[in-house]
Amino acid sequence: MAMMRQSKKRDAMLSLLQSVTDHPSADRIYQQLKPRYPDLSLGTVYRNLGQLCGQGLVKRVGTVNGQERYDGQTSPHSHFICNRCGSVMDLPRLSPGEGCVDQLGVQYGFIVQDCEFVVRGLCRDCADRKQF
Amino acid sequence: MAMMRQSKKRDAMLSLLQSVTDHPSADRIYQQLKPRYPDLSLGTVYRNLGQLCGQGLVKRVGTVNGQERYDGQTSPHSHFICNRCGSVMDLPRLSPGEGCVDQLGVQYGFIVQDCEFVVRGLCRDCADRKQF
DNA sequence: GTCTGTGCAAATTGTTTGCACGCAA
DNA sequence: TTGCGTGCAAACAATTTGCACAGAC
Repeated sequence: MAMMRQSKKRDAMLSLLQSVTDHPSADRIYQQLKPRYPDLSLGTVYRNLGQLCGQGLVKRVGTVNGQERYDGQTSPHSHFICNRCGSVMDLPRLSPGEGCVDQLGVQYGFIVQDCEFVVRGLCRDCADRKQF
Repeated sequence: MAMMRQSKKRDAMLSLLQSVTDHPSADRIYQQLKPRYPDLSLGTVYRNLGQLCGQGLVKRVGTVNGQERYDGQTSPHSHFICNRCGSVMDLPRLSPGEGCVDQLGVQYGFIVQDCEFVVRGLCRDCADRKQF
């Protein structure tokens, strides 16, 4: 891939993603940066997210309510996703026994590039709000 | 929710999903059943998938290349997703230490409803095909 | 000057929905 | 007879893309 030039808007997207612990969607990133960059467009947000993911600077967390969520923290950790409000929260790294995943590669002939543990349920706020 | 009546097409969808180890998308299910049910429509496939998921008879595996994938096997297990061809394969159950997830509920105030370990990389075929 | 970045709007595509009719109970 | 199930087509919504111009190197 050709070298990536510097861009104010892409830089702003990256630092936003790195400074934040919710895991914003493309549209949310757009909304947050729009005030400071009034001519920002959603297409640019998507294009830059694609590039940042390609560089490994940002990770796709998964689709929540039809929208992909992005994470600027690339060190390995797990996620909790609330089934009710859709919020995504960081969890400490959770993994099955060490070497267990590498063994899968050998056993099935896979090349393992990434793995993640995902927990779903109700976040604290939604749990409080719901009666049982 | 109101009681679900019997329906030939929904039954066929469920047994297809239960008899198959790939994890088909809505469209793939549609394609597979169309020959036997020529008047089947994609809207019906989506509606029935929604109901079957609601009943817990089918599970959403996640979005791969923009399409949700479905699994008719509901006993707990993990998945491998190929980053290249998008195929989804079953893995044995993988989980962090017992009780570890329950502990999260206490620690963060979450109600844990579900959890899954996902591995990504290249499947055997794609690994063979790719040169390094 | 060359080639990447961007705004804008149109196009694409997976999924949902409204409506009238068919069919199960 | 009641009301869920379905085909059909339109509606929706997230994302991608083509094009002409602006900006980085």
